[in-house]
Amino acid sequence: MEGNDLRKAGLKVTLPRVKILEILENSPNRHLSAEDIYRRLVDLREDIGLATVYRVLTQFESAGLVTRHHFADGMAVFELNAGPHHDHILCLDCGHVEEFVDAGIEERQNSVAERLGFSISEHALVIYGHCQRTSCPHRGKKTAD
Amino acid sequence: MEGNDLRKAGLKVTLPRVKILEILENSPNRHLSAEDIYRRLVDLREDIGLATVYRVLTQFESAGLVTRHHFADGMAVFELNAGPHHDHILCLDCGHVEEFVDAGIEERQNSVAERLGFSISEHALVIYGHCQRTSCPHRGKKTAD
DNA sequence: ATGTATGCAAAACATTTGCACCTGG
DNA sequence: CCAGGTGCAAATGTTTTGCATACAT
Repeated sequence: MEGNDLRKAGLKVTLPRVKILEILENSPNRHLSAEDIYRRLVDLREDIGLATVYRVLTQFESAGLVTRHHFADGMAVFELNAGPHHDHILCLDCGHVEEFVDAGIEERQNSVAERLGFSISEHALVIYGHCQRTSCPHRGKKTAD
Repeated sequence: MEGNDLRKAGLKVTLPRVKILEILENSPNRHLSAEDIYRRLVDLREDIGLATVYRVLTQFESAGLVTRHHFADGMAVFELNAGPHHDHILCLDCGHVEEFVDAGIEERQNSVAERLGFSISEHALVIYGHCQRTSCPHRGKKTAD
């Protein structure tokens, strides 16, 4: 029951919030744009406006339930906060996103920040490349241009 | 003479392109938005439209003259391609941006990509934090909220 | 001269906001 | 019941595009 997560986050349990949380939880794709979520709601015959999707996602972000990412395509994507921090690597051909953590990278970021006199608040690392999955359209090509 | 750089990049040498390149070269701030550049042009009494600024910047990007970055604020910023690759660390209080390269981070990104079966095309690493510069408004605060 | 580049205005696009109405606790 | 949440439409801010004109080669 998602109501609990919402209540714990200090948010009133309303139908739009529950539905949107469900979608985030059940989607095979962990990174969804507001439009993605809105379209799924329309499919589900839920009468929830796009503006509400944006509002709810922003509230979820403030509440720490989701993280907002800005990948290269310009549109923001939202990801449910499960587990701690991780970075992303995504395929420019098929859009597939994988998550990873590398302790060494994290560590060196701290050194860099310290050396330059910054206290780190957060960071965003996205690697763009080409994956080898069989479902990927450009699979096998050396280096797509 | 910037005309040469333009010609080498395969672009016709036109006044807007020359002016915009000059601005990118002479700005103390290496990271400029289209608006920033447009405002500078207006200040210089150059009759160049904002649309042209966008068009020229996009052409510069394709030609490899500049790199487009998407920092957290949403608006794209453009940076002249001098020197090779580097990452960015920026102050959430004053907007100050510093560049850095860390061989270890680069190296580990390659390992990560290899482990996950990706060939890297490019990557974007931005660290957000708080700087210690005297000109920074939040200077001295522990961890701004 | 000729094809490309430009200026302007309008369109496109993602996101936010105002406001009257509805809903959850 | 009442504060807060929501739907819709309109506003916003950034970037793109259509088209007639101007310019570089």
